[in-house]
Amino acid sequence: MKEEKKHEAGLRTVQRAIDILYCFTLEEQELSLTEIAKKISLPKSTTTRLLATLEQNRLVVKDPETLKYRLGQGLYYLGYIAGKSMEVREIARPVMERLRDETRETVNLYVLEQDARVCVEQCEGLQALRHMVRIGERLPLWAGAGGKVLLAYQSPAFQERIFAQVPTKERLARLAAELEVIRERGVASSVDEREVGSAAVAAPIFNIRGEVRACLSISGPTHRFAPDVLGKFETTVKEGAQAISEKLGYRP
Amino acid sequence: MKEEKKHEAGLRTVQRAIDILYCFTLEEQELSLTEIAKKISLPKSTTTRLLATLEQNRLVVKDPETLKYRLGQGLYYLGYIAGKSMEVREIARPVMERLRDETRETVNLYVLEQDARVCVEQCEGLQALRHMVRIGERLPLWAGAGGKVLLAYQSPAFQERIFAQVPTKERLARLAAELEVIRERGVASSVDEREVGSAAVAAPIFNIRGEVRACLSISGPTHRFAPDVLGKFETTVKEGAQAISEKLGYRP
DNA sequence: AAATTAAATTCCGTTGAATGGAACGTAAGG
DNA sequence: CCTTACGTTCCATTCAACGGAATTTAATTT
Repeated sequence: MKEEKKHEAGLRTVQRAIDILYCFTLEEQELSLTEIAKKISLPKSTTTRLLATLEQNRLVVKDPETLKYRLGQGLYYLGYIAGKSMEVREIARPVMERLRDETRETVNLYVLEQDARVCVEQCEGLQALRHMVRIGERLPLWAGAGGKVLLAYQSPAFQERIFAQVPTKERLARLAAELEVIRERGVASSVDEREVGSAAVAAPIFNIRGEVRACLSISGPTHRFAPDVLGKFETTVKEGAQAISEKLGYRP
Repeated sequence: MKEEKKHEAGLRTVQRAIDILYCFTLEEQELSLTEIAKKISLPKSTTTRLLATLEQNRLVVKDPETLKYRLGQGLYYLGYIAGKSMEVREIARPVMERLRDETRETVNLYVLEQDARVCVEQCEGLQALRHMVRIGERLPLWAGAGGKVLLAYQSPAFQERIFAQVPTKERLARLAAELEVIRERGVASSVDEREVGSAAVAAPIFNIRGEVRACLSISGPTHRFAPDVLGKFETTVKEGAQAISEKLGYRP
């Protein structure tokens, strides 16, 4: 009658080994055998064997003096790789290539950096006439589709700081009004805005904590962004950015 | 007759799970089931089960689209803790307390930061008259026991840069000559050097790659550092620093 | 110095957890 | 359409993992 089943426990031994790893926290970085055995409610003999295996693989280290255990360099190494493969760029690249092939236009990935956005990844368009930004280039947040989406999802205080950079009163008024709409629709677009002759659409990328620190954009020459095409592109970037957000661990 | 035994293989299932984690590298951050199964030479059914367990614990993530696996956020989290508990400060603290109780003098931990040393941890001496540096304080590398040990183990190019900071020619000559001796003995000492009335001894802490990025020092008023005591303290810091180095993973 | 306590390690007979081959489902490509 | 490749599910078999008990080691008290 007892439903001891822990939701969905996997392979028992592996599960136990993982439970041990999760015993360690920032507050308790060092644990003795007995402490660990108690935490995972297992006999010390079993725990010793599990720990020995983890130690052989450098996932934990045993201090030969105190006999206490800490998480080991192996985890540090794996964590580093995990961090890398969780980076937006890594995740975004395949999606960006797909969008580029679909739209034949240039696809850019921007990340927020202080009071500007920086292009960190790019898939060049397939047509001779391309819209191009250099990787590493810094652009303002108060103009262009990419800048506007990033801005739209920041705190009011942050937005105020950026508003101070806007050159004319008219632009500022237009921008402020637009941000609301962008948040509602989840996309921004710009035609002949930052540069005459260029158009773009952009959508926000949410990280696991629901913050917007990056965005995806599709851009090209204005004449290829007629209203109907622009509408289609808007849907496309939005879907692309959503796909990336989900892969980053964001659950709406 | 076959000695299939892999050196010392631990619990089979756990070992296999760990082998999976180590399949991922910076070059290959994404792997399919078949790729993983091939790498660890196991049937796909077994591999699936292992991966499922790892996934439930967020040590890997499966991309629902491509069905490929990456290392997960759980490893990122654990790696962060592992990193923290590998930090010199964490490791050093208990050793420092022991030395303080043994010597009754103030024990400091300095780390190299650019062209100076910074005090990052301290155990105050037990006597009314103490030698005190504030945590976070930046001190030069060309004076004081701590500065000199740190300097002694850096590259010649680095040392030259520091030499330029030394105010008088005589001090420079003395310093340059001393570094050699410090490296040989593995300890530095200073009496009325950086501050009149204060004395100190210091020894290098080696990280896992054999580099010296930190040092341990014992310091107090000169009158309590008579030659015989100083000699004893030198042995004490040296042993303390060695203990820390070993816990950091340094093997001489 | 002996006695007591607590923690870590080793041993070994028992059992069910993990295994892997085969069958099944699904998607891509010729 | 058939073929190929990949991922998933099933189930009877077996040996790997288990845990209670015995042993060793270290620290603490009497």
